[in-house]
Amino acid sequence: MKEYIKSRLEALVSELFGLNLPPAKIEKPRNESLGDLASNVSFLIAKELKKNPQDIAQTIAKTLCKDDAFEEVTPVKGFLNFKFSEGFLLREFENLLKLGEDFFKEDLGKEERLQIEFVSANPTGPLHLGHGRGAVVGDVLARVLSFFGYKITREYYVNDTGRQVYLLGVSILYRYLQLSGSDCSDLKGVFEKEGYKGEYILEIASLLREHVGDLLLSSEGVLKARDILLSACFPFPLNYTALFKPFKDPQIELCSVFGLDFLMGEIRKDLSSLGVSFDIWFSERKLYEKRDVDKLLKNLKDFLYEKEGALWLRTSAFGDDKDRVLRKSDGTYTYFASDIAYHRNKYLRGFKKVINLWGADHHGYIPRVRAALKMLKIPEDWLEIYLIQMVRLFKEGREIKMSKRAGNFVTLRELIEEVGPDAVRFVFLTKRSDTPLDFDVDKVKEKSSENPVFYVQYAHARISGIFREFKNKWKVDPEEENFLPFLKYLNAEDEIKLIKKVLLMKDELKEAALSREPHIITYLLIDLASSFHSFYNRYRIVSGNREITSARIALLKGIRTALRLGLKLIGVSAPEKM
RNA sequence: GGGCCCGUAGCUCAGCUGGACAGAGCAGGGGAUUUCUAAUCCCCAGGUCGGAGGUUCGAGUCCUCCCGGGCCCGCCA
Repeated sequence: MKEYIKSRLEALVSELFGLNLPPAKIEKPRNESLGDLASNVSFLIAKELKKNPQDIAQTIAKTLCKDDAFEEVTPVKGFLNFKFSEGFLLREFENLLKLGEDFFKEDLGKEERLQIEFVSANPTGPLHLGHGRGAVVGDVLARVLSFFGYKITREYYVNDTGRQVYLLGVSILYRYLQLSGSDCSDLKGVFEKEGYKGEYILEIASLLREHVGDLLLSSEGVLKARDILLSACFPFPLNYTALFKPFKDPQIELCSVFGLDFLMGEIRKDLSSLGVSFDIWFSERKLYEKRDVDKLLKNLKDFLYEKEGALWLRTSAFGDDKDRVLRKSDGTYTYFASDIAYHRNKYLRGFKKVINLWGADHHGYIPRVRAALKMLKIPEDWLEIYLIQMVRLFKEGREIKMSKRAGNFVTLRELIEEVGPDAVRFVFLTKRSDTPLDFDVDKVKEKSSENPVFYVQYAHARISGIFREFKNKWKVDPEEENFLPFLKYLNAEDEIKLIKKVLLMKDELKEAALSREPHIITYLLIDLASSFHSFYNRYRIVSGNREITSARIALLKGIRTALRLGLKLIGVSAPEKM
């Protein structure tokens, strides 16, 4: 719809004034009674022409109102207000019925390869709510962009190396030794200070003990323990354990790899219960094994220097507050080093664009990554970064705090189990992802208008119910019947309004894709559901009049197409009955 | 101290790159059911858009300062 107006304006502005169309806004006017869409073109070209915006608007309107797509084009205080004609709307709606969801499609991506990296939570504990939000936002972004013709790769960066993985091993071994009643004083200091204290560590430790008994009490038993684990049956794959080679601290090391396997299994399980999947699980370890980090340092050699035994990168010359360490004085690399290597790796894989969703606490990290990419001569707009703000959980009016240190989690899994994946997904999309979100568990469990998930799903179920009634009464299958000849009976103001709402969704969905704001879709759905519920209460759909009934069923079919598409894009089910 | 985000109706928030009289939902008040699902709908009430300046034909939207709140500032990841 917007496209249509834009193309008309473009032609007219060059024809009437010999100008190119400036990036004019075409949007809904404040007040519906003014028109369906409005544009501010006249203001934008007024300066250049040294003319009054109202006069310009008038000139444009005079020509445009001859177009039969418009019932009227009115200039008001310089604005151009467009009101579509019924004929145009019905023609478009007919297209929608013929094409189904493809009506809303547009090839924006042209098969362009685009990568979205999201979640990427460290495999040292269960996923929490913030991760879940990132998972949903990333997944929906991927769905929407695929819908608009991009070739999307969904990727999870697995931080499977470094100190945190060592600490995971220490924590598990410590608990294992405790469970065995043996001496664990060597590890106590590290564990108390930096170890992971959540209950899941105990779970892993006792699972280990169950299978390998006392074998891990000494380093001699480690290889045997590994073989026992590999031949045992677990509900998760032993990718890391299979690669285990005993070298330094073999007991800790085995605990680390087994812990990684266990936790990655849990993470995959949680994500899949949310309906989120990945194409690639990218291992940080592999970057080191494939010497990507070493190669990176060669590429960055002009910007490196040594100080106090460490290797520094001169990021401050590219907009960062200060320089950053790549190789610590103990010879190991920082997370930042492998992360740049990872971004370089993505670039070399040929993605046209890369979207990163990070936890909001990473915002200070952005300048140094951007600085490094500049050094590598990677174009600035190649990388898009969006921050996912935290989620606070409320229950019975009180916030439920989570504390990592105390090992108190409100895990994603607990939430999914309590309210179901549909509600979790929907609520995570009710606000822009860069603002904090409060999740009220009680409201989401309510079956009322306070609960937007049910509100939208109910609209879909209601339409399904009406279709059942229609089939029952008129002995006609609404799925098979050709309703196009009946569209002409749709002429009540409320019916036309609904048609417009559905048709305009096309522009809004596109907007959601381009601005990377999937939460727009939930607002669209709520709005459409609300219009439908209102219509339902005012009009009888299945009546004794064949023409009007058929026309309204056709209208509902269009609404259903839009509801289903919206729900599909946000990954929420569209129930036939509730 | 520096950086990022936020402050819109009693509460939770929309308001897109400045545009036409500031919008929803909830809570509050009043109504609608011999129904195609009331998990719904309709009506009412409620705001000096944190404060002060500035830019502009025009500012909730941009700039500066101030007040209030959150997050981040490791040779951690």
